[in-house]
Order: sequence, then structure tokens, then C-alpha cells
Amino acid sequence: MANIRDLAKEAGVSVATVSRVLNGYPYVSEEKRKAVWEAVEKLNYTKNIQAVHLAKGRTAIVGVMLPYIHHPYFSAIMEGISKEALRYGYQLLLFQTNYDVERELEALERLRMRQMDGLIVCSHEVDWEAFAAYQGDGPIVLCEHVGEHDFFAVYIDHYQAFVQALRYLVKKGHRRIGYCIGRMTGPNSQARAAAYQDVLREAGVIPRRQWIFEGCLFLEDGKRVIEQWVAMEERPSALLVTSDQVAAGIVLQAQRIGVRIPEELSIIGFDNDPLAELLGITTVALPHFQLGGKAFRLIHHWLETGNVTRKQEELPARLLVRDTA
Amino acid sequence: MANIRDLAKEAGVSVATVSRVLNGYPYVSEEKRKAVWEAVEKLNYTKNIQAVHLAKGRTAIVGVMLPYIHHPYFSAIMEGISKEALRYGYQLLLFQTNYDVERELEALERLRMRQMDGLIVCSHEVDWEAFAAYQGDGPIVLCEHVGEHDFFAVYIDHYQAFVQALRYLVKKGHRRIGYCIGRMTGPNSQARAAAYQDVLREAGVIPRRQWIFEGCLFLEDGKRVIEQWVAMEERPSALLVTSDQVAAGIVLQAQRIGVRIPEELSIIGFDNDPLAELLGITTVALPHFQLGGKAFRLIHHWLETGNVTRKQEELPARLLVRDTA
DNA sequence: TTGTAGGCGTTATCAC
DNA sequence: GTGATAACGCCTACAA
Repeated sequence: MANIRDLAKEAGVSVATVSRVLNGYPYVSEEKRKAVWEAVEKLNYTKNIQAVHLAKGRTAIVGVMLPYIHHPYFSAIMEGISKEALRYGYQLLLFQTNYDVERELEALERLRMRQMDGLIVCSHEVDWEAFAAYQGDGPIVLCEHVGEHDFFAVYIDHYQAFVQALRYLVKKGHRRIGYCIGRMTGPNSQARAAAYQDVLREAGVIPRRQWIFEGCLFLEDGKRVIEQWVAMEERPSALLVTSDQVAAGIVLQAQRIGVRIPEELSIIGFDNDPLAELLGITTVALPHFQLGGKAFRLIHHWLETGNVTRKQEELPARLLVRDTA
Repeated sequence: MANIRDLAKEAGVSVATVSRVLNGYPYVSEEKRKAVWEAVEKLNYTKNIQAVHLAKGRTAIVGVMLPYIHHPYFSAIMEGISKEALRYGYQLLLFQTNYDVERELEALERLRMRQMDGLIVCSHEVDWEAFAAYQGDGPIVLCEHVGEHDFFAVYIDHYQAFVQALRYLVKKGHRRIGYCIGRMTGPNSQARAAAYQDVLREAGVIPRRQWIFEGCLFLEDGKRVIEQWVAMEERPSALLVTSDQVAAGIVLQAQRIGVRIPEELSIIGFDNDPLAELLGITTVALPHFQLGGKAFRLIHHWLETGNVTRKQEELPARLLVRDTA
């Protein structure tokens, strides 16, 4: 593989001139410029990007940490990130963690090792102290509400989103309300739990522990939920379901086993997945795609300018009433 | 940021010794080893991975080229790749191309620049010559049947898979058979087209151009298909749908607008998506996850050993008869 | 407008 | 066992 020195020799110039030509700097005579490009052609030269990274101390790579890529929620965020990354000429390094703390820490270590210039954290298990410890190693953007903590963050106000949906149900006369969620940990989930407590209390209803369904991430989980629901003695009359995939699973399986929705059970999903639209599922639309895009731009802006206008950005969620609630 | 020389000074040894300790080589006295680790601790040292890459000439990064990550088909492959990559300590660099030839070539250029050690191509628009031109720059694995061409490849025999499903329909008495596909280009699609021609001819039926629905990738496309179907003068009685997402879109919208499936229209999907299972859609199960895993292992084996046992691997597809055909 | 030389942080090859 | 020192390939003052 030819290198910059070979080019210099071939073109009869210095490596500095070669570098200038390669990077499009001015102040190079047309003659030498031409000679360099000819040498590039002749020697079939390509830049070694590793060397560029080392010399510049930057990689134009951003890492993305997420639990699983094979999930509509995360792949939507990823799509948003990807689009912006492409636009600004950045590469994306994927860290699929499966919510395994070891792997999450590995991703942070990689930031420290300068494998990438910044990191977008779509979701995580490890607690904030871990991120705080790596803040000096490059910009880290979290996709969740971080309150007073000094992190870059772009997030949906899940407390408000939940309140919105719960109030709607209460207004419709529901008193026995439950919800389905992926995990109980993490700020997003805790915001939802708080909203659940608050709104139900405000409506004079006692929240019930057994009406909270955990581990709801995929379509199949919805199937499980409705089957559990059927088996319950005291059934909720309405369910908030934090993923449209799961909501779809509930609705479809309900249809199969003869549970009438919304008559027997009202369902409000989240995301506004195309599947929810097709099934007429009432849902809280969440701007995942934009969220990914904003996350990237936050990092990018910091990397390119070194200063911050906003550290945190909030995105809106809105209820789309359809047929299931 | 402390570097290896700072460590050497701090520990009172040479950089060579530091490197040996850091990389766990033998022949270092216990005493010096300890001194080095203490220096690491004291200076809060972390390896600069860029420098390692440059010095070693390898990155332990594999690139993944795919059109869109936000699609169950590709994210399933990605999940399979990801799992294996993790297992062997490799990182994954994502190239989302949107089937844009420019971006596909950009990914290949990056391989050439040594940004990664190898490349997995999940799907592409550019023709094979392009890949051939970059073969010297690192292992490239294609996820499609490459025939006699000398590429690494792991693939599903889409010709056979299509034949299998078509014969089933013919046997059931169908004569007016159509199909839905993402794009017409690419070897996978061409294999399907060939199977379509062959099986229908063999059954004494004339294939019809207007019974082939292009641009079928997402759930929403299924909705469009069934609406087109309804508007047709001569309607096919059965449709092969190369994505369960699209098949689900068809089935759900059919249900909405009162088209009975399978009585009026039989549907066979592909993938064996959980959604197809939940909807009782007859489908051809495709092992995407394994495909991704195998693709990675092919690259990995080549990178680690430098020799090849198999250049190509075929994976099976099997028809799962459920309710829609 | 051009060239020299030092630096980026490791690894790896020699001698000792 | 250990330490110099030369790669790895590029960028970038600084000097001319």
C-alpha cells in the first residue's frame, strides 16, 4: 500500500505538499497539484484513515449505545441518528448492550480510548455516576430526562405523556387502570410510575401493583399480557402500553380469544408505530426519529464548535385518539 | 492524557516494558510489572486505540452495509451479526445506504482506507464489479447467492424458497398467482422472478406483469397492495409476499375493508416475523438471525486464520402453513 | 508557495 | 528480562 511518502517521491514534491493537495489546501501551484494527483492515480493510493485519526486526535465517529437494535423503538432512533450522521460525514459505531452493565461500561471505555468522539446513549441500565465519570472523555448524550444533572440530553417528557393519557382515561370514566412497561428501572420508567401514582391518587383511585405488567418490549409480550389479564380476578378496564408493538400484541390476541376492545378493555399504546395506525390503536405519538436526529446534532454541534447553546432538549408527545380507547 | 511514555517515566522502566505489561506478555519481572500497574493507576492511563490500530494495522472493526436499519428484516440480520461480534470482541460500524450507490461506494472506500477489517453487505444496489474491485482491501461477505463468483457469501436459496411456496399454491388449485417484492433488482429478487416464471409455466399458467407488486417493504405498503388489488379487474387469487410486515399490512387492511382471507385471497408471507405468527399468516421462515451470525463468522474466521474452509454457506427456508393459505 | 522535521501513541525488532 | 529505536502513515508548525 502506497503511502504519502511514496506519493511525494513519485510526484517529486514533499510530503507536506502532498498532504496539502490531498486535503484541498490553497497555496499549491497548479503544476504540483497535478503531479500529486497523477501520482495518486498511478500508485492507486488511498488515505489510511487510522493514521489520520491518530494525527488529528479525532475520528468523526460517534458511538451509539442501545440495548437491542432489533426493536422498532430503537431502530427508529437509530434511523434518526443515522440520517444526521450521514449528513455531517460521521460514521456510527454500534454498541448493543442487551442492558448488560458490563457492555455498557465497555462502550464508555471505548470513548475513553478515543475510538469515537462522542456517544449517544439510547437507553441503559448502569446508573448516572458511570456517565459522569466519563464526561471528560467526550460528549455523551442521554435520551432521557436528566433533571438538574449536567448531562447532554434529549428527551420526551414521559411524565407528561403518561399524565396526558391517564387523564384521558379517567375522563372517560375508567377507574381500574394499569400499565405495561419494559423495565421498572431508568428515569423514563420512574417518571411513568410517578405519573401513574399522581393521576390515580388525584382521581381518588388506588393504584394496584398487580396491574403493572413488566417486561413488555415485544409483540409477543402483548400476547402474554392479555392472557394474564384474562386470568385475573380483578381486571383493569384500561391499560397504558408503553410500546405500540406490545399494544398490537394485546389487541390482536384479544381479538383472537374474544376479548372485546375497547368495550372490555381499553388500550392506549405509545410510539405511533405504523402497526398502531393500521390497527386503529389509540396511541401517544413519540418522535423517535427526531429524537435520534437531535441527539446527533447536539453532539455534533459540541464537537465542531466546542460550545453549547442548549444542553437539553425536550420533545413533545401527543395523544392520538383512535379506536381502542 | 497520559501516554505510554509517561507511564515508563513514572514506573522507571522503558516503554517496551510498559507495552509488555499492558499486553500481558511474559518475561517481565514481578517487580516492574507491579510498578507499571501502579503508574497506570496513578496517571489514570487508558490506551489510545487509534494508535494501536495504526501500529497493528488492524482495527477489530467490521462494517455492516444495509439499506435501512429501521426494518425488521435488516435489524434481525444486524442482531445476529452483533451477537457474534460481541463474542469475538469486534466492533461494528454501520453503513446505512438507503440503496444509494454513492453511499455504498463510500462504505467500500472506508474498507480501503482501513477503517475496518472487513465488510458485511446485507443488501445493495451497486453491481458486483464494485465489490470485486475492493476484494483486495479486506474480506467482503455478501448476503445473497453469488453463483460462481468468487465472493464470500451466506445466503438463503430464494429460488427454492419461492418454488416451494408457489408449488404449494398451485397444488391448492391456485392459477392466478402474483407476488409482492421490495425491488426488482438484485440477485435475490431475480431468483424469485425466475422461480415465478418457472413454476407458473410448469403449471401451464401465464405469469402476469401486473400481478407483481413492487416497492413492498413496510407494513404500509401492504395496505396499498390490497387497495390496488381491490381495484383490479382481474385479481390474483393468491399472493406471495416477500416480507411478513407487508403480508401483515395486507391481511389487516383486508380485514378492515372486508376482503376475506384466504377465501378471496390467499397470502403467503416470508420471514416468520412474530407478527405473522400472531396473525396466523402462512409464511416461509427465513433464518435472518443465523444469517447475520454466519456472515460475521465467515469474516472472522478469515481475519483470524487467513484461510478459508468454505467461502459460501446456504441456509434453509421452510414453509410454515398457517391460516392465510 | 514549498520543504524539513517533529509529533500523534503504540507495537515490534533488535541488541544487550 | 530489559531498553533503544525504528516503524505505522499522516498532519502541521515553522522556516525558508
